[in-house]
Amino acid sequence: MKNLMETLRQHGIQPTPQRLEVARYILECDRHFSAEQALSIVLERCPTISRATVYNTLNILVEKGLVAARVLTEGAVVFDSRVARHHHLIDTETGEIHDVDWGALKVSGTRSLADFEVQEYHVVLKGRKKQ
Amino acid sequence: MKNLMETLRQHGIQPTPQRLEVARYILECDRHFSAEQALSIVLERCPTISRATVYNTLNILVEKGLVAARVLTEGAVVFDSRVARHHHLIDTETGEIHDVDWGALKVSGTRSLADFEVQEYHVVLKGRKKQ
DNA sequence: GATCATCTTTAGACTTAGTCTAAGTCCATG
DNA sequence: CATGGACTTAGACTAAGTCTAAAGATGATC
Repeated sequence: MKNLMETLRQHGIQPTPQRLEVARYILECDRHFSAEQALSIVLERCPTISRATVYNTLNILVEKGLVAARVLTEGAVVFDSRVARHHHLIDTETGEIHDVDWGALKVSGTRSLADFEVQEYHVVLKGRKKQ
Repeated sequence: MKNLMETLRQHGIQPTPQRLEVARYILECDRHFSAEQALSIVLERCPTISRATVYNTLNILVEKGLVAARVLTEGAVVFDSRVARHHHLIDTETGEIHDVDWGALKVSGTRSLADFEVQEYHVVLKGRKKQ
C-alpha cells in the first residue's frame, strides 16, 4: 500500500483513499477489466465511492500511462494493467481476452504505409481453444 | 436495385423495402459506418423505418457474411461493406478509419500459438498523416 | 380468392456504458 | 478564520443497442 501511494505520487496523481482503492483493485484483479467491473468490486470495500470517481480515476491512470485502455470487445472499453506492448487473442467461445507476447508474432510492412506515420500497432486474433 | 434484391435472396434474406433501403445505404455510403449513421440516412428516404429494423437488418447482413462488424473504436460498432480480409489504420487525429490491404503487411507466428486455433486475425495500426 | 401461420416492422420501453453537473467536502495557505 | 483549489458525490443525462408486444405484410395451401 505504501508503494501504491508512492507510485501514484511519482506520476503526479494525488493519492486519495478512493484512488488507492481503485489502484488496489487493478493490482489484484485479473489483468483485463471493464470500468463497471472495477466499480462493482471497489464498491464492496468503499461503499460510497461514486461511478464518476472510478471513471475519473481510470482515465487519469490511462493518461499517466499506468494503465492501458483498449478497444477490443463490444460494449465496454477494456482496461489493461500491462502497458508494455503485446497482442491480443479473443476466445470466440468465451469472450476471454488472452495476451500474446510481443515476440510471438512478427509484423512486417508497417514502415511503408504511404503518407502515414504509424505510432503503434498490435495484432488482434480471434480463435478458440484446441479440442 | 434488381441486383440488390437478387443478392439478398441469394443469401436467404427476404428483400423487404426496408431492408433494400438499408442495403442501398451500405452500397452508397463511405464504407465504414455505424448503425446510427445508417439509421439517420435511411430515415431520410424511409421516414417510418424504426431503429430496431435497421439494427436487425445490419445484424442479418453480418450473419450472412454480406457485411462485417468490427470493434475498432469506442462507442459504436463499425460496419464495413468490404468483407475481404484487410487491416485497419486509425487516424489518431481525426478518428478516421483507413484500410490497409492484406498484402501490405505480413504477420508471422499465428500458427504457433499454444493451445489455440486461430480463426482470423488482423492488424490494428494507429497513426497520423505525415506533415 | 380466403384463411392461417409465419415473418417483418413498428414505437417505445428498457439496459448499459460512460459523461456531465452542481453542490458538498476536505485541506492548505495567508 | 476566510479563501480557494482539488476531489468526491448523487444523480441527471446521453448514446448505443436490445427487447417486447402489437400490428401489418406475405406466402402457402386448400
